[in-house]
Amino acid sequence: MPQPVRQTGLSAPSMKDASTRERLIAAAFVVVARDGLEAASVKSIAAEAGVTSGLTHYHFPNKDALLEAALRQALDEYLDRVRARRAATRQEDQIEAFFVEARDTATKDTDFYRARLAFAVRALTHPPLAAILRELNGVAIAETALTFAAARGRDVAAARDLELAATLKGAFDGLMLSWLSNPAFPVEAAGDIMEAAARGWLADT
Amino acid sequence: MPQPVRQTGLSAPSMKDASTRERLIAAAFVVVARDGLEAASVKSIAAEAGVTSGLTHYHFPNKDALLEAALRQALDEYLDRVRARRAATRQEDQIEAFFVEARDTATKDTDFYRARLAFAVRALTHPPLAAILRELNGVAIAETALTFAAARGRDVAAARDLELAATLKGAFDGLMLSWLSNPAFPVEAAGDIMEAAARGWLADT
Amino acid sequence: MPQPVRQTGLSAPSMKDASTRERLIAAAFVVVARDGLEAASVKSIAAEAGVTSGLTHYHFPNKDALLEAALRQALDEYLDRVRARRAATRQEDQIEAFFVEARDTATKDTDFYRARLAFAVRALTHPPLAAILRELNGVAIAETALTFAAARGRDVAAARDLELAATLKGAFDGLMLSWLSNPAFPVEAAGDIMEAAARGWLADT
Amino acid sequence: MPQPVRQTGLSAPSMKDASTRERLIAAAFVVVARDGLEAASVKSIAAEAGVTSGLTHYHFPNKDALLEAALRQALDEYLDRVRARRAATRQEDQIEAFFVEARDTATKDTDFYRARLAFAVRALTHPPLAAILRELNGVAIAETALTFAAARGRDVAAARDLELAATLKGAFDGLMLSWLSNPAFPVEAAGDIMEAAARGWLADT
DNA sequence: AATGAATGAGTATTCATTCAT
DNA sequence: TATGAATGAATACTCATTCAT
Repeated sequence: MPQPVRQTGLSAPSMKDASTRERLIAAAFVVVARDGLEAASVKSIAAEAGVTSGLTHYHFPNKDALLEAALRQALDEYLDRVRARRAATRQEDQIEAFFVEARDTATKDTDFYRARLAFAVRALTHPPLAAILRELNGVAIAETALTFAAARGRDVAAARDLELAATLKGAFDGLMLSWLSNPAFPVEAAGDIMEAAARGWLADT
Repeated sequence: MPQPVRQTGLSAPSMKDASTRERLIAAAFVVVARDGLEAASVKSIAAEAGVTSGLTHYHFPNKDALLEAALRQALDEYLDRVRARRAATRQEDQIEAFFVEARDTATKDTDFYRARLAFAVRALTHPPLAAILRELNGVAIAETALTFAAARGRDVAAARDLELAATLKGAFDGLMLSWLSNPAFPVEAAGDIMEAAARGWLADT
Repeated sequence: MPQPVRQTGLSAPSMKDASTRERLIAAAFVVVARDGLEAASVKSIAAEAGVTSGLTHYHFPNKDALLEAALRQALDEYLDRVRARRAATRQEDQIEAFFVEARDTATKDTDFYRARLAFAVRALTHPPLAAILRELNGVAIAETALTFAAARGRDVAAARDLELAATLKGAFDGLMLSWLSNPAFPVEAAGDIMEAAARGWLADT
Repeated sequence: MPQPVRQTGLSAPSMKDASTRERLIAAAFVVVARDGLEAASVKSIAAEAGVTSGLTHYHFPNKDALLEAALRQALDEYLDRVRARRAATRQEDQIEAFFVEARDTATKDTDFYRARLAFAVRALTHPPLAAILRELNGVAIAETALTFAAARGRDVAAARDLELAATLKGAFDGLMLSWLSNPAFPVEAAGDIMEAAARGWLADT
């Protein structure tokens, strides 16, 4: 797969046998995360996937459908991780585990945030993307809220839990944006501040 | 200024006598805030300013220079507001005033956030914009940190103050992004959570 | 057969067992008649025939060959009808029968005209199609000329008969074009005018 | 104007100073007449006009608008000729003059027919073109009908006159299609047949 | 025979930029 | 200063054709 410029992990062996459709979705995500949505042309995505651009339109009706598929898949995978973490954690450790994972994701999966931020900002002027984000973010927030409910000894989420989950998700996005823009951003302190805020809010029942 | 569709504050009388250069800068901001950076073509900005697109290149060497000027100006104006507020507030009311203004800006100046988010995300893949943002955000954070220092009875900002200022600025961006994307977002609770976090962090010295 | 939108007589039971080659030919005719030659892509024809587009190139060397086959078949079938009608009609009723059939075909087989007009116009810039049309139209005109010869009590066609046959065929095409374009076109009167013209020309020997 | 392949009369001196918009319209007509609508790409039209294809979209919102302008202009010019001829002819010579002009146009302005036929057939599946044709053909037929009314000593057109005008226009299109497709077509006889038909219809009042 | 995947050339359109006036 | 015309490269998308299975 002799690719021109700046390619990443898609030609790695593990991707070799993935279906073309899946490789296109993965390539779209990679290009958006690495170069931004404005650089995510059909041509550049196809090049990243190692196929010709015409093929993109064989697998997807149009570019938007491809990008939406990429967004959906990224959010789905994120949701799976959130669920898996919660299921694997004892009730009394939920908050602890949540923040450990948050810090972990923030530092290890920056691509996820880069792509999500790009999509989220475009969604401000692109209703179809907004609908997808609203839907999947809603599910993710509801899921996270269960974490906080568990921390308070409940197994259904109250308004208070949902508010905290939504706030943390929103705030994390902004903090990631600041940090990705500026490596000097005090991530550690930001994490501490947010964690204290969460604990305070939960204690304050 | 939540504008409906395709409208302009720029052909309003007060703008009529602004220099063309200034009108182009203002138009660029309006278009970016309203329609997003991907819709901010030279043609659409010039149309918003009520001039022909060719003229843009008389006043600015290229499109990027125009957009950078628009970003600079928006951030400068924001910084002025922050400074003015702080100067007009007694020391013991600084925190109170800060959050009042934050909530106020969030609800009344959504255009500022829409445009800033668009620029911030593009900056992730566009170094010149990133440099501008880093520079001006740095100043704004330093300024805000003085607010927190004042609240702790100091008149120079400590690391603690800067960390809080940076964190709040970052978090606010993310919360605005969530709210702008989804009107059902719990802004009130988010504001309370952040305010409590700030007070806790400052108290915890 | 004025069909609504996107429908097919091809997946009807009677067609199910036709050979694929024949179904492709019939589908090509249907698509050309219904949507025009510019919409007759290999993909749309194959879809109409209920097969995949790749298969088209197994049965035909290329798209042009398929369209030519469709044109040939439509003209052949038309010629058969003309012959059958003439054979079934007594000598003194030939003219009467000719016009009855003409009006009948015009109103009942508009698809035939829609497709033929499309092919005829394309033939103006596409020599292979022009050759097919010239050949088969020549035969049809010669056949029709025999009708007029019969009406004059001869059994070989004279120049006069051929001229009338050619003129009527040409004029009918144009009248159909006008009528298909504009339902308000005075078909009745046009039929009367042409019939009178034919009778006059034949009488005027 | 160094043009590549197959160019015709547009680079002639008389066109040199025509506005670009007019040259594009003329070029569109030329390409449609010469190569057919399917060959009338924006690129080929622009090349015929001696400009780059991007410029086409400066002068016309899209390709259809250019083609429609070309059709409108050709029909307008034709209508002007019809009117001028009628105005310049004494009442008792109207029919004579009509057929003289018809034969003349047929032999000298074949481009007009080639283009009109192409547009008319496309109009069968393209409603916007159909609307234009219906409108302008209606006017031309009404105008021609006045010729026949005059020949009958009236100065308003009766249904009879309109029917004849519509029929002749339709029939002429078809005869031209036959002749353009096949140089062996008996134009002379066809003209005689149609002329006799017209005179018969008018006499038969 | 038939499918589904893949290619590469072609299409209309947009856009930043240049330039003569 | 300002306009309108013009360019050329880029974009998303279509399509006839090929080919392995």
